[in-house]
Amino acid sequence: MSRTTLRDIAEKVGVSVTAVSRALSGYPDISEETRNRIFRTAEELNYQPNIAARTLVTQKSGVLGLFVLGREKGEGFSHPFSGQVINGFLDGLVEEEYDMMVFKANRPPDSGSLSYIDLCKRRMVEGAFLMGLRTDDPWIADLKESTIPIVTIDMPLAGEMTFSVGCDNVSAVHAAVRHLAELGHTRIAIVNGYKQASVSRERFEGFKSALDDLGLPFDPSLVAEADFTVAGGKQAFLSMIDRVSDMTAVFAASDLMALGVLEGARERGLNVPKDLSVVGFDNIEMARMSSPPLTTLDQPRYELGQTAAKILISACNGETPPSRVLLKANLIVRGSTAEQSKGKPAKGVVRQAH
Amino acid sequence: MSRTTLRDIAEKVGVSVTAVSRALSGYPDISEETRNRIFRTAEELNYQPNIAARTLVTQKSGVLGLFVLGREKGEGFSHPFSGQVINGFLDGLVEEEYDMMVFKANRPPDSGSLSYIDLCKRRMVEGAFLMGLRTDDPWIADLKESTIPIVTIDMPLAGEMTFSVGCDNVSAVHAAVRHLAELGHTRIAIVNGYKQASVSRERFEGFKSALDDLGLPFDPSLVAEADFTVAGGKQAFLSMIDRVSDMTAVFAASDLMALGVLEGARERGLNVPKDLSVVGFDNIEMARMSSPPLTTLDQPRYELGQTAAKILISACNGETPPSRVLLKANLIVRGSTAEQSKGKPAKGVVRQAH
DNA sequence: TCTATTAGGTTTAACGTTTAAGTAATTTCA
DNA sequence: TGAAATTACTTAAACGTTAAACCTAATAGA
Repeated sequence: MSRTTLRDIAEKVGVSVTAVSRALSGYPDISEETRNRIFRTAEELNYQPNIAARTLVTQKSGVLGLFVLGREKGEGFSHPFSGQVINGFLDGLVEEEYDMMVFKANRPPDSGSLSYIDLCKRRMVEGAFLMGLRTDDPWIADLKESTIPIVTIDMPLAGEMTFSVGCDNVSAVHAAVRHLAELGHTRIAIVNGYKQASVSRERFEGFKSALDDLGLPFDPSLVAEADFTVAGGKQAFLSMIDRVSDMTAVFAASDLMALGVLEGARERGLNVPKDLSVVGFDNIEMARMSSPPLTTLDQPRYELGQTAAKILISACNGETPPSRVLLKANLIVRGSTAEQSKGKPAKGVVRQAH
Repeated sequence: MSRTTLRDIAEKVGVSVTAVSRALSGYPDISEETRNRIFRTAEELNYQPNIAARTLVTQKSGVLGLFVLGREKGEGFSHPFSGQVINGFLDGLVEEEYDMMVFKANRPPDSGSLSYIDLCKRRMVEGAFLMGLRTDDPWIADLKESTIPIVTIDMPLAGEMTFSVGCDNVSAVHAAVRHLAELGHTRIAIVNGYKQASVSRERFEGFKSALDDLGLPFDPSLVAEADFTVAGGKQAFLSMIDRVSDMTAVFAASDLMALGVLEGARERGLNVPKDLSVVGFDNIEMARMSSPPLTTLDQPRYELGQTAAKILISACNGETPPSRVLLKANLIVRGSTAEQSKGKPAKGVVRQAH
């Protein structure tokens, strides 16, 4: 009734356990004939190796860990960004001898709960994949000293065994701002994400350098900060538009925040894109379906995940992959951006709405 | 340099390995004093048990498997439904001694690739969680004869060790149709999902029985079928509205399809909800943000996942949980449904659009 | 013909844990 | 006071693999 083991096969074929092990592992020192008999009975008894036993002796588990960060219960996997990245990561594991284990991140560091490193140790996890933007996670500091490779999305950790993949945020935002400038906009605002995310710094840098390159002045009152969510984006936009009403375009550092800007604009009676152009970042599914559909920067999420898998596996195998890989985010122009209407200052429109 | 083991602790404290094991496991036959010394040195050496070794001897891995079905690469984790369910499932594992391993489903059943059962066997997976609607997955048939418990979302399998959680689709759709009827609609169409999904059968049953109960006639030409996607929903709606133009309301069996209906309606010049009321199913994030925001049936995704975890764990522990659990899906009324405008037949509007 | 090599295995040990079966010293209680 | 029970351990075995070391018979090379 219990599972078949190497021993069962060995007894049935009439050889030693080692012979069976070596035959199944493809070592050449087993004769053609015995090998065949071994394979046949293995098939017959539907043998599946016990990976726990193998792990114990080889000290390699074939397990990669996935940690999904985020502060709220709901945030982790349900973020519109995560799914495709994970799909890509998993597909990057196909053909490889690795499986993926998901760990509950976000657990408070109270007594009793384990650090990410400790969780990995127990299961002999060979490498970890970290998603989520919070650089202030209490367990993250440890990771820099990890002895197993760790790859993150959008969160460079500067450790010996840490790697990161992400998009070239600077040049992506640069393209977005250039797009707006080419449409005639000069008063361009930014709704950025929170500072704890390294992408926020990069996107801001892209924003400023683009203004510089395009010869546009930088106005600090056109900078707002939010938490990457719809509600946050809306709030940030509203308090900004109420202070300075002559802006004609907004770059939001995430599509969710851009959708919030859209909501806010509607509330203030501003027509997008006639009165206000809006550009997002991410190209989540929703971006296609908003009205107007969102002009945004497409993050190649699937490829990000796939690249992460490749890097992690290569690092697990003792190779030394690049510590940072940047993919290109492409501008997708949709309906939320348009030429700035020359004669009519947006100011007037806003007043009208009040 | 290598990891600390029970042996290291035993040597340092001066007792046997067994004593250390029993002390750490909380057995009462170790004296208070030795126990304390053991705990202290365990802490000191930062001991983490080797779960592979434990698994080998106890024959319990503490691993639950997650299989995400779907036909396309992109479908699995990125479906707007999956994220919250997985979050709920993971949170259902907190406080339990289980971890979750994700397996690549969707692999072709060619020679060389393993069945779900075999994948579980190798890793000594104790129970599996299956998501995704395809009852025609080539490996699913095997699952009915599984000896480890399997819990599915929305896919009853009728096996000895299979369990399923889902929503009470029949009564949910019933509520949706009643809502439309109360708004004065009598020509109500349904855009259902594909037949391979058991939810499609149930939702259709709810649809028909509601018409019955409300004294409305059932018209087969008001029934269309699609693949749960936006594009599919739009296509199905368009070909239906072009055949029979006097419908005033549509129930779509998923929000994605409902969004497709919205697109289709816009294309035909129909105003939602003035000319056409639309109800979806799922309450995905996008549903709040479409214009108009979608009236829909809220599936408690997080709770579905949590319930699945509870059932699976209880089955793993030898208990006998109910083989089917149905949660309630609540109607969320938003802007996509309205009173049917009496005098003006929708027909006229459609003509006008052409 | 004798030694060295090779082919095709076998034996033994090890991985780190748990559990069953002892055992020696102390305590209980009749 | 002496047998029985209890306390606080230890020893030995097992889980299912892999890997290193060893063995034997046949073959090759000189």
